Amino acid sequence: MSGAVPRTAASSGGYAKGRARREQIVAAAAQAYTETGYHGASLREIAKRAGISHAGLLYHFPRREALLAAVLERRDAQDAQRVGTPEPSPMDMVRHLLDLAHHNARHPPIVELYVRLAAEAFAPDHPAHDYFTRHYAQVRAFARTALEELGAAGRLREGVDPATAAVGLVALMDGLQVQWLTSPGEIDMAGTLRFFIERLLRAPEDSPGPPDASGAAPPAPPPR
Amino acid sequence: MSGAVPRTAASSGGYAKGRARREQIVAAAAQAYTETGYHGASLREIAKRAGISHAGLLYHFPRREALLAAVLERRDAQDAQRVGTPEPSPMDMVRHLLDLAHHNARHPPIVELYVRLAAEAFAPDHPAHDYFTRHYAQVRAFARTALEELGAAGRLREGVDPATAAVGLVALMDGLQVQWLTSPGEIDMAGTLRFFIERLLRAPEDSPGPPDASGAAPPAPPPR
DNA sequence: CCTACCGATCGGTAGG
DNA sequence: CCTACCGATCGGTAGG
Repeated sequence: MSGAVPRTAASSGGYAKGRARREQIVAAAAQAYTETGYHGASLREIAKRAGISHAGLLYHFPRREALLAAVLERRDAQDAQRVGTPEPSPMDMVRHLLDLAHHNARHPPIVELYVRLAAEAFAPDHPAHDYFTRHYAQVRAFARTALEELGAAGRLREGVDPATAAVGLVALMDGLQVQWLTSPGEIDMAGTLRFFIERLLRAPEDSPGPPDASGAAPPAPPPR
Repeated sequence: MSGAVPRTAASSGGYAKGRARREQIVAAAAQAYTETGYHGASLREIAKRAGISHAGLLYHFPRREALLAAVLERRDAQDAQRVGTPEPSPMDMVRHLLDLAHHNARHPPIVELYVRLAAEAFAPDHPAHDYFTRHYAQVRAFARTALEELGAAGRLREGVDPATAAVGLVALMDGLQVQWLTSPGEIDMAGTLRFFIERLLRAPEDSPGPPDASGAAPPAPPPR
């Protein structure tokens, strides 16, 4: 939660300026974390990118960890902006996942930040540990629910367990990102994801063709 | 004569001692990288764990990067030790993968080191970048060849492309490791992997049951 | 392999 | 928001 009384950006005096400055700093931090990780990025380096002294940065974010928290909050906010419909139909989940893969493939910095922080944050004392624990639980639950609904609609192949498949789809996405970042030219994230999704789904009963998991539709996917 | 003639470890003068010291240092470095990543681990911290001064460490490994290289070499050597048969049968690959998942689940530090370094090393200027580029290419090629042989034996389900499935299996393994490290109690790495492998395989033609992807056999898997 | 040291950089604070 | 500073720590070198 930010300010108590709502203000428009234009009318607020020093506040809008402060907000803009904070945004500059957080963007610079995200960039730096992407390149050298949370541990590798110094406050001075981040401050320089934001055009401020490192002590000035600490005026806005009193400790190093507060800055990381702000970067993660910003990430969620950006994701929330992309997640369109709050109650997507089950098949939308498939499109969401594929759309997310396409979107990520066009935005390497987002993927780089995510991969780096996720790999640092398994350590229980990492300041982003709780964030990623929650994040994974949420994403798994989202995928599982969608798969359960697909199962209820008779759209899952025989033997597909929604909970297990959900864990696997999330893992697949994460692992594809690492390989893709390491060898960008050789990995087709969306294509590989689509292939595995097709292994899980069966065509609707009244339709003879293969399951429809081909398109990337307008509404946006869940956080990754 | 001192150096030229082969000696047993017990009788050798400075050389065995040097080797033992280097091993101590490399083990300490692997531990430190696991906990704080390559960027986060200082030579002084590593040296302290090895019971030596940091200048003494630099006597054995003249630069920081040389130590990382040694850690990666050691990893490969340990893996090579576990990879038993040099020409496994195609179905062995499946067992190898599952065995690897079981093995990893019993050795978190190995997984932690791997996940951390892989996520750092996508940056082209990271000293482990070339190592992981090669590593992924090797593992993908290994999986792809095995899947192609399974396909030739009629053991793949309809529509399964070996190259795509290979990328996916590697990604699945990597992604499972991250989720498992973050939430150890909630993720069954081997079970999830087995589930997805079953989506790719079909039972042998003369056997009516499900494909056999259940056991973890003695011979060991490829590097992960 | 050590002590002793180098210049650089770190996160954070004092005091405006 | 800045300058100026703190003690700690960094990778690496000199010189034995």
